Amino acid sequence: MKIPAKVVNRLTLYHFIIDSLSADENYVSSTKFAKLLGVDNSQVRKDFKYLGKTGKCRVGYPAKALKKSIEEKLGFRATRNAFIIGAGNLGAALAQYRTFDDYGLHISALFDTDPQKIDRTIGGKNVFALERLEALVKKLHADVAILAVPPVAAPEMARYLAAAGIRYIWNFTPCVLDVPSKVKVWNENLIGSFLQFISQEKMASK
Amino acid sequence: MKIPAKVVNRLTLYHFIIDSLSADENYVSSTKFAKLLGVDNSQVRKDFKYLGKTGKCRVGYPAKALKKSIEEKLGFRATRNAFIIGAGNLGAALAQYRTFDDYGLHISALFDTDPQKIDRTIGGKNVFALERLEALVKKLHADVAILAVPPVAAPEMARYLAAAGIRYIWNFTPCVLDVPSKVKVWNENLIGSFLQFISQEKMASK
DNA sequence: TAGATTGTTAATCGATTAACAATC
DNA sequence: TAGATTGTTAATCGATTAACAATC
Repeated sequence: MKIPAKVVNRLTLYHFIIDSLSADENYVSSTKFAKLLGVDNSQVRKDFKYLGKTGKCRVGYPAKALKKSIEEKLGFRATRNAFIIGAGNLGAALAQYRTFDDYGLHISALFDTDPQKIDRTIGGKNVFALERLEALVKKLHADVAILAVPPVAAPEMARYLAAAGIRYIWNFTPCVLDVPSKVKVWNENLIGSFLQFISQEKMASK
Repeated sequence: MKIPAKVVNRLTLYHFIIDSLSADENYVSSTKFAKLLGVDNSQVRKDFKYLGKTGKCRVGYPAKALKKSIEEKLGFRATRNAFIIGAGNLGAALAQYRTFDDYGLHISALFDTDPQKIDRTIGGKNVFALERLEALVKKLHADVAILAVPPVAAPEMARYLAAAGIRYIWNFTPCVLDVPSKVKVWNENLIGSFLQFISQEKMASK
């Protein structure tokens, strides 16, 4: 059963919640999850149905089993290798975002065009010259690019990534990319996200 | 007429597109916008209806007027002041994300608890001791906090922010925050975003 | 037992897509 | 004119919320 994208997002939030429970909280009710997330409690129960896990009346859902089940369904095990394109402030920050590895996203390396940055390391990861991208896509089995270059460089870089065999571009630039349809783009769009946030009233997640 | 949150997000993307047009492209069709965003062209026209702007048959929408209209509707003019909480890698990167100012989000200062970081500047912005937050919320009229602290510090920090008078928390930590209902939280949830991305097939935005 | 909580169905709500007459 | 594009309504789709019997 295919899990809808929005449910995938909420499943990670449930996982965060379980992670932050104290050791003696063995069971959690759908109402507790719902309050923390600002959603209806029946939605929580529906989400858990995708996991195939059942709860106990009067008690709730077993925290540890639920956590493990989320990890299996979302495939944290099957780590994906990604490259960060642009070793500036944002690229460096994302390279050092420790939690990615816990959730199945491994940053294999960074790429830049600035000779000052090339051949250094950031957070223990190599920064390579952009020209080496295509070869390393194949060698390291990375098909995800995290795009963190200045806006002015984004359009050309997107074309370059597509030509180099990248299949997924996680786009952190304030630009809309024009790429062949075989390449999937996810616009993180921080600005749109922020305006969405302040334009509405309720607590929310994407 | 209230603009739905998802439309707000798309309006910023249209704005990005118009920004990247060459100088001689005076009119843009809904089909062009639609292709770049991976949405239906009638959706684009519907979105523009919120702006009150009309297009021309056989020609499209006037780029410059559309751009200006988006800026007015989304209130780029009415700049909001925000504080970044946590002057680590991510906080520093967001403090230097130049485009925020163009879209009405002004980062006024950063806050940290690390004496090594306090009283320095990052991207021309002061880093203050956390204790000074409450006073500066009032003085600088900032009610938005961008939370970029390590996960372990997030729950306590969220309570602290709420007590200091922060009304909006833009949460970049992999944690679900438990705050009074008067405080609005937007979970940027990078991990959920990424898993959503690779779990679905089509090009997308949040 | 009484009451809290689940599991599930039905109802509602909102967003997207399809269709097409009107326009230039 | 013919054809591309808008503006708009109707249809579809998906996500959320409400409701409630079943359970322990």
